[in-house]
Amino acid sequence: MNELIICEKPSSSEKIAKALSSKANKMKYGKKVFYWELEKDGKDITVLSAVGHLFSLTPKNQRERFYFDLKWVPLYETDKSKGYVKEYLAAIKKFTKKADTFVHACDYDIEGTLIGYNALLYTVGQKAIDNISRMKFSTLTKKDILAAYENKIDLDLNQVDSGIARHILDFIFGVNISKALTQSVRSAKKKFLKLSAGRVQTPSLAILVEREKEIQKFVPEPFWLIKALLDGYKDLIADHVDGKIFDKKKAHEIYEKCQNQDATVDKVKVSASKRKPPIPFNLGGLQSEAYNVFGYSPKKTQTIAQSLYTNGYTSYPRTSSQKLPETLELEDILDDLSKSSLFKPHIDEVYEENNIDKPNEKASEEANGSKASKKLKPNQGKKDDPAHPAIHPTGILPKKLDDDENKIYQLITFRFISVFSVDAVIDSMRADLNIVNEKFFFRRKQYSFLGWLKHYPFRKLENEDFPEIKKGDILKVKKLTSDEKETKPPARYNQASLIKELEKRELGTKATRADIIAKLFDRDYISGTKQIEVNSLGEHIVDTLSEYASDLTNEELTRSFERDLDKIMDEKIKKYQVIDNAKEEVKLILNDVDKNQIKIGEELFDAYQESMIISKCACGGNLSIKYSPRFKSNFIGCSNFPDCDVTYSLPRGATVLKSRCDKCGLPMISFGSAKNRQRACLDPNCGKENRDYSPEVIGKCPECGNDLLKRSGRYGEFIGCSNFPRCKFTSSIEDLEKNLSKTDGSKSEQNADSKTEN
DNA sequence: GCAAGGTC
Repeated sequence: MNELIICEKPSSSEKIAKALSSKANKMKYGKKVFYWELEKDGKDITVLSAVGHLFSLTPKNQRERFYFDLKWVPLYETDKSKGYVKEYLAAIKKFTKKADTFVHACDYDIEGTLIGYNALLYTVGQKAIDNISRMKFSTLTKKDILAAYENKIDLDLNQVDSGIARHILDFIFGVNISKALTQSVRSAKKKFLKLSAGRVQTPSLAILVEREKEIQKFVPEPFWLIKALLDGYKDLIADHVDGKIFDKKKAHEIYEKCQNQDATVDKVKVSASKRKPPIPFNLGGLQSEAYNVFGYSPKKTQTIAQSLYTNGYTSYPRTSSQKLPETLELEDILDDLSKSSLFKPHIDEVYEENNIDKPNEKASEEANGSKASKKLKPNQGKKDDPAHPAIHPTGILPKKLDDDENKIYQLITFRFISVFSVDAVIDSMRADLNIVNEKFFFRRKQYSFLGWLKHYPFRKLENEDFPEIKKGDILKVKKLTSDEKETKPPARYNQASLIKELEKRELGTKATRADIIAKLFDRDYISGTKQIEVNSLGEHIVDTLSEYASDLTNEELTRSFERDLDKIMDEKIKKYQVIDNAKEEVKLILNDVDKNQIKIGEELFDAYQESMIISKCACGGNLSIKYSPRFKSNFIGCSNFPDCDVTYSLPRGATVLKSRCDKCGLPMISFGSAKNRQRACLDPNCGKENRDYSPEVIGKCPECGNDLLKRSGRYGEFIGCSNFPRCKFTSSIEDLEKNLSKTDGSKSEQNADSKTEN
């Protein structure tokens, strides 16, 4: 008998193989694919894995205007970057030939069920599905895996159908509506703008638009804060107990009354409070912390965490768990980490704080019968994950990490160490004061015991002195102020707070949220580094879609998907009925959009152009970001082109910042590698001493016959045509010497107003 | 070209 076990990903195939037999042999197929061979209960078993989805939906007929008939094809056919999938499919094909029975051991959720089903159906065929059984486990521990193997269940075909329906629904809504939007701009303006909409990205964008509207309609209200600066103590300020006083007259009365009066201490209270150690990271938690501590985008953090995981330094990153089960052998991990001089002192201290002996010292102690085998216990969070524990270091110390990887590794590892530590203690002092019967108070805090904070060096700790005062003391008021302030609109989201909001609303999954946000940036719907601002284009996308496809903007589509998928799983409705309904709904939307496509296209394109404006031009026009198809790069040009020929080049990967140059008022830009990011004025010549320098003429342009000028750009000197931007001839000085005799056949191109057809 | 979902 030969049995084949298919797993979702290489890391689970290893765990499953090792759990089933301690003598499992690791084998290699081709360059990358590992599989396991073992014997159990007289059966020869091969354990191999997929790498997530191996098959993807694609239109049956690519030439149709809209896509309603779809088929599954290998992932590498639709995504060129997924070449490695080929080898995994070849391995599955090879090992399934000799298999008599098939075991489906992918994660026990809808996507996992579909991954294993498709992997076998489209390599082996129906034979595999007819001879399949399913392992159902909630963690990848030996105990769970063995139990799941002993108690295999039937494959739930309703769960499969539900997964298929999810893919098809997302595709026919997302791809077709995206196509319709793009088509409307093409019809109205003959321009190509990559526009998109989808079940997750559109409600996510709508959340941002909603916040933007709240900010716009916000009416600030004035209020007054009355503060007393106390004499004799540095920065000791007492606030009036009423806090924000919205009544100007009242504020004025209090202020007048308390002017030049002393404060009497009514009450002083010092109390201690504990702050528990932090909880282990799940992916969202790590992304949020890395954003707050290092300013990393969630996507960047995710990529780094994935690379630390593939190198074996940290555990699987796409988890929602905030728990570290004992089965991970947590003390062994701490022991391994102790080999690093960076972590050792912290780990030693954590054992001391808990009054527990280090494991290697336990043996002798146990012999003496003292301090029985107490173990370190992690502080844990509430969230769990069916397949993976919280993110933690494996104990394998990294050999070589770049700066970014090192930061994330240390963040994960120090967090891991600190969850075993003890509470920090904060002493807080509250003093109530009386100034001519008006109540004032101040609070001060200091850390009397650092506890875990000692082992988590990513928090700012501010200790405030406690003034030595007691009840009945008279304090001189150095200065009384009544500051007029305004209520502030709600804050814009940043990438970390948006991820949290998406989590809360259950939009997207832990693995996809960072990509969704990155996509909104890529489409130019949103911008901003610290705070996310919605561009005019993003606002119009939401406006347009809420008119023609309001289910998409208000999260209703996601909710109705969930209801339908549940019904498919409970056999209350057939997959094809759900899909047919969706097709009808999409067709209605597409009809409406089609009828109004010129209006929609014009509005969206105008909004796009407005989004790209970065500044006013000296001629009165607007300077905006434009795309040059010839140079395949962005540049800045004036809306009055061709009458105004002001242009600025943008270095690759540059972003235009909100801040302005002190000297010339143009926007600042940021450019350069991620490690060595620089800021400069958009005008590369700004700030140079020789402001009225005229470029040297060194010959005639081979393309248009105008003067060729020696120019100085951000990357050094180069040769450019004086008729730029009409003529885009450029060359390095060396190349020009070689090529001046030859003529370049290409025509000079018109200024690209946007990302035009190419 | 287009979605969202897995994964390296």
